Amino acid sequence: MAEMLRRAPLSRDRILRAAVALADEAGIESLSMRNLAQDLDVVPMAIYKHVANKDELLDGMIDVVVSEIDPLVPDADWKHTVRRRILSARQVLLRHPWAPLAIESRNMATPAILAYLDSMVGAFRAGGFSADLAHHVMHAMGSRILGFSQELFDASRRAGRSGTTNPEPPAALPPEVAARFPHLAEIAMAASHDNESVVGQGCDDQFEFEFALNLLLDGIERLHQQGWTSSRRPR
Amino acid sequence: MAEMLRRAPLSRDRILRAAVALADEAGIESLSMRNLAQDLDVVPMAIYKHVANKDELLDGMIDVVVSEIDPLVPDADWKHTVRRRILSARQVLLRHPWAPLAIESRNMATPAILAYLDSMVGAFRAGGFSADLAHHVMHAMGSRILGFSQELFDASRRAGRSGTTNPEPPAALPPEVAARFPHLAEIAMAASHDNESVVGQGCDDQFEFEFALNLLLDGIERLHQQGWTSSRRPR
DNA sequence: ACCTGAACACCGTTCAAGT
DNA sequence: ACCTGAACACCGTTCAAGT
Repeated sequence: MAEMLRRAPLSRDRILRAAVALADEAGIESLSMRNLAQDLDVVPMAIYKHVANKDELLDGMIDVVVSEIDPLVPDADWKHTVRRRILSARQVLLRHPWAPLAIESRNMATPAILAYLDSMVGAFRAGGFSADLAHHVMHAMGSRILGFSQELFDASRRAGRSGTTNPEPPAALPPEVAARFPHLAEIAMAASHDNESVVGQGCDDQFEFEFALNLLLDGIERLHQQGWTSSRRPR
Repeated sequence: MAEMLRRAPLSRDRILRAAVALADEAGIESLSMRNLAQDLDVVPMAIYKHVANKDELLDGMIDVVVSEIDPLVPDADWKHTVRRRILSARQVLLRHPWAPLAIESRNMATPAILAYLDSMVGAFRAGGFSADLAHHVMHAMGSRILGFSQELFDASRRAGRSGTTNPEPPAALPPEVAARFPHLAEIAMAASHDNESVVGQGCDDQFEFEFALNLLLDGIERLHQQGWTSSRRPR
């Protein structure tokens, strides 16, 4: 009768989904082959039947995350198309805070990421961009094209934070650092003063992300309209 | 007589410099407390007299790297000041390819980084930026303000690569991926066609970095000139 | 042929025994 | 009081012994 309690048979897909869930809930530092096996009610070595090693497991997890990004919906306006996709990617990353670091540390072009990038280049080309400009624009967007926030100190990268705003009330700047770094203290104040009631509630991450994204896309649009070309490069 | 061969006494500074050298030469994945101790001709536990644990060691290494960035030289032109400093930071990171990932994974504001950021905010303020605009501009620059390249797949992040251009001749895109991702293949071509002689030599990383940096700084200058303010934020 | 437990070669860090 | 070897609690992965 013990057989009746047996779990679904192990598969690469079931392993990847369990690994993503484990990283989401407990943090990427808790993702070990042994912990994952325990979550799957399986002996550690059983996992190696389906993934060659931990690096391949991470690549698979990255592909799972990328596959959650909304497909690109073609539109007459390239800016709208690109913007919408990137905001969707950002929403996915908020659900998987470990993903940016995992992607950067793996430093490998998985098929899913290549397909994502390819479709983004396609959106620029469909918008009338030259291959030359599209090339440099893709470099300039960098990891932001996958929805990365690129903040130096990202509270949401720590243990699974879900909201889009930082809830800690005073934590923005401890008084002793505010004294040593007056410019930082000043702009920290500037962040909170226009929000009525709550003081020092921190930044609206969504606003900062869209501010940066608009800055980039507006600049890109200007280059496109000016017919920018890379010929006659410096050096 | 064996005493005559004794190394200089251990100190936090000597440990940090040895750790940076080890990470530079062998990669961050080779930096273990045990390997580091061996490089220092010391028993592993001796290190713990000077740093509390490995995380504190990493923080110290990050501060060493940040301290190598040229000091900010004030100038009438904020754009020139900021641009020059960031290009200097990038040169430092080229010498320490492990640093960006280490900084992102630590996710901690060390005093050296705070001082760096504070001085950058100061440059914007001296250029006439409001605290409000300076705040959002710092967020928009993100890790780029420390010279991060933010490339999704950065060859220089792998084992200590020193040059500023990728030397591998054909490696840009293997033919089987070029077939599946035509847009990527196209822009890869666009990168190499205007360089005479060598085909598919890859991108000029310095050019791509400056292209992105100019895009950002030009956009920021435009907002500044227009007297941008965050009042009446969306939502 | 397949599965799996033990074992190997590492980690970071604690701790107690030695001086 | 200080130093340090052994030990502990982990890793990812190999491998041989079991079925």
